[in-house]
Amino acid sequence: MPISIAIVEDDADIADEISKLIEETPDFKLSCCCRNMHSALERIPALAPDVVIMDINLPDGSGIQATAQIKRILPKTEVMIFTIYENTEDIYQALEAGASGYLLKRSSSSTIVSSIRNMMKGEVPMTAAIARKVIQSFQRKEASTQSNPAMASLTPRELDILQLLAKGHPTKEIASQRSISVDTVNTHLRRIYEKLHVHSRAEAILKYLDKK
Amino acid sequence: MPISIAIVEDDADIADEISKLIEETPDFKLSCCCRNMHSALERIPALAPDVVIMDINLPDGSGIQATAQIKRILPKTEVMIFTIYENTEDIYQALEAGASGYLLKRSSSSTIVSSIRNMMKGEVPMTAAIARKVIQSFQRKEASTQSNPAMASLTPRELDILQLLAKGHPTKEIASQRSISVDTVNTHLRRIYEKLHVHSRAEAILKYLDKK
DNA sequence: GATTGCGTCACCAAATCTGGTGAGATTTTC
DNA sequence: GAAAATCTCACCAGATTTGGTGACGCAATC
Repeated sequence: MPISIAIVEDDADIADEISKLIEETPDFKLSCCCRNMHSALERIPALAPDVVIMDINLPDGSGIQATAQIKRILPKTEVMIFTIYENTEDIYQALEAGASGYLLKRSSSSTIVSSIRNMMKGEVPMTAAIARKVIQSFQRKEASTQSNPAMASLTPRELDILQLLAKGHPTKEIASQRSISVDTVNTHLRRIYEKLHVHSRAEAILKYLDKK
Repeated sequence: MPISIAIVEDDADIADEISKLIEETPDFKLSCCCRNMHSALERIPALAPDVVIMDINLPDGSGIQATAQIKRILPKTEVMIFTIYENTEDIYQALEAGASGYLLKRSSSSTIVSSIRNMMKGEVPMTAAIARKVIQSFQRKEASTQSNPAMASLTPRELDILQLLAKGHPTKEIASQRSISVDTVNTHLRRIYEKLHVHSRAEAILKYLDKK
């Protein structure tokens, strides 16, 4: 069975180019070609293509919004973002919306074809440069966990324990992960509760997640 | 000022190799060379090197734990994970722990040197293959945040109890707020855990907060 | 009219958590 | 060098949570 592909792209030249590429590839099949978000959301859900090639800058909205909508209705459909700029925030949001690939428009035909095939295999095709950008932004998000006011009174170790707590680990597991005794973990927990003015694990976790 | 670099690596051959590489590079300076996690956590905080090259498989613990500890004490120190395998879960955890790079041991000398320099510039050096893997796991995490399949199976009452749970209330309080017995609340909790595939209050709360 | 799902309650055992006391070893700070 | 902070561990008692079994009434569904 051929891979059915829909295109959402407002630029007629680029849309034609991709259309031709799809028609020329033996096991690819063009499902439909939309010029804006509105018609994409109207036609694609009924067609349920395997793949959607999605432009970000559409005349009547963002391809990221469209991606989120389509993925909600068709979770199995893979969306490949296809754009000119490698804007970090866009990439991040696109992945969050459920996109499975992020290609630049200057990519070669063979890259596009192989990326679609790889995407169907469960990979997340993108250039190394884009991948690095995403990781950087991911990295920064994690790093921002650093500072917060109420948590300031906690010692490094206590914060460490609290973070494990906030992942849902039971005491026993925290102890083994940090190679310390259960008693020690409990001591830390008691002090954490005291400092955060809470009386249970759940409250401590909620307080921690709040201040993030 | 030269870039001071500490090595944490249990394999003597590899440690020597990297040591030599650092000493041969003009603006690099070897800060210290630790053979296990314990000595790393003992010596590195005092030395405050610019960069730590960290092995994951240490005889007395994980380099990821060590990374988290070091980053907590020395937030400005950049940690480069240096390992044989490109295990997705390890990579993910390493980045979460605050690592800024992930290199394979089979990398060339010039790659290692340039990666360290790039890392000092704020980049997150890693091979394209590793980057893709991380994004895939990121993608899967995000994708699961989409809709709430598990939550849908909860009855209205169960969801109600779960929401109170997620505010940090203890069982007793939930019972009195809803004018039902503690036993009933516990029954609901048991069913909630079963449906959400969790085994503790904390996990249930986290799952609930995630899917929001 | 039987089945099924839901909400309620009870009893019970084992595991876990909360909270208290005390205390040795280190490191940091003054 | 003394004092304070941190991390570690132990022991203990009571509260809470987890998980299992069983059961009753009610409503909706079939």
